[in-house]
Amino acid sequence: MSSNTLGARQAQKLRTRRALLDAALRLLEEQSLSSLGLREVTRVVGVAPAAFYRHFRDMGDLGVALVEESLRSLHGMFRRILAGQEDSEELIDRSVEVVAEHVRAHRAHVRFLARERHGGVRAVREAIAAELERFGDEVAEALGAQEASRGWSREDVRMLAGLYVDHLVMTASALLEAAPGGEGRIADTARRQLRLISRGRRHW
Amino acid sequence: MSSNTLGARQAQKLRTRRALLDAALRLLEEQSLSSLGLREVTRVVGVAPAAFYRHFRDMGDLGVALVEESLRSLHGMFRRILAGQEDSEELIDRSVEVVAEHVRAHRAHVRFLARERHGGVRAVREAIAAELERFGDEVAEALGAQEASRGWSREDVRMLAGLYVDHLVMTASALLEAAPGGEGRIADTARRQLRLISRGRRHW
DNA sequence: TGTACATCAGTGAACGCGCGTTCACTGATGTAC
DNA sequence: TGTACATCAGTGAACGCGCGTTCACTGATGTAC
Repeated sequence: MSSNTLGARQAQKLRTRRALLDAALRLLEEQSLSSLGLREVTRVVGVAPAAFYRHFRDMGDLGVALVEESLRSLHGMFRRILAGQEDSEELIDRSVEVVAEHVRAHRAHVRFLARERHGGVRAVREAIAAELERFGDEVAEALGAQEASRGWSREDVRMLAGLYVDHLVMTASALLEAAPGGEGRIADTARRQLRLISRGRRHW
Repeated sequence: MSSNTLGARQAQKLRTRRALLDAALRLLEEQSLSSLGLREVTRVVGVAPAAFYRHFRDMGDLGVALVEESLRSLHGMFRRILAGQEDSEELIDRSVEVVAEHVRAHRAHVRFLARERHGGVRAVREAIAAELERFGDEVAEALGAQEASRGWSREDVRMLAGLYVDHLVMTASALLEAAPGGEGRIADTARRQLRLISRGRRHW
């Protein structure tokens, strides 16, 4: 076996692990992490309950894995937004579009984060809060480098970054709960709110 | 027994009911509604599990009662904010102060709403979302009546109201998770963010 | 005021059930020669 | 290529436990006269 080709056994193990994570994400669309059962997850996958222990120490361990992959995908969303070089107006349109795409592509991740951000598992809440703070720092750095931030204090730049991050997270969770076809109206409102914030920034 | 003096029996029944609700609120500080057990609640109160059924049909029924009283107290917070006649700057300071007081006085209610707003019980999520929308409408009405809204479309006023409501709710939940003594910094950031939004409003 | 009966909040025992976890196992995959 | 042994992902049965719910009950409170 070469070092980067998995043996049939290891490949199968990874497939089962993924199936457990996917089953959990699916079940978490309608319930929260602290009420999700081990047998419930293995039942959906179609393996014996005991098989679970070949992959995770307990449900908390599976929760940690879900937090990590959800935050990784959310981090990707923020990097995609910050990568843009456009001016303010275009940046807003693109941000909202990236958020909408992210919700479409990673619906279960977004729902998981929205739910567990204030959910019943302290360690999970703290991991999500810490990561959102890091995103805020990254956004603040990007904003600070812009011409429009000349003369702004560090704290004010960070305050503005926090406003943007909170707003994008809120938009994502509003899009989640949108009635089918209602995404357009929510995106439109989000764009106008971001534009209003931009005006406030220009006239600070 | 006069019509508004309760008999000893009815008074005792109400006291037990309140104890059940308070025990649930206390337990919900560290877990979510969907994982809260009936026996857990009665154990804290110190009554037999079967006594629960003299007050609620099941845990979902108790959940509904908690949603109602939490939203009632949050509604009070919004009315207190809107009651002010001050100009913009003072209104912002007072809003943040009212939110901070509300979190101090009704910590368990605020935590319950923050957690269950995106929690695992659909009916609860929908009740909270509907009520927040109503608050948005009330705020929009108040904003629409102000001089500063002359020339604004209905949708733009509603968009701004949504931004305020979302921001106040977010501030409340940030205050909840604040480290002891960290409330001041959070309130300060919230005030600056609201001020920035106000500038955007003035230059719309 | 006193008595006889009705009400009903809370009790305590019992139930069936699904849970998380353990264990010795099986048989396909991997490794050494 | 073929053979003998090792590994280990997944099995299936078993366990003790706490859960939600039911039921006949008790005894303090309320009502009628």
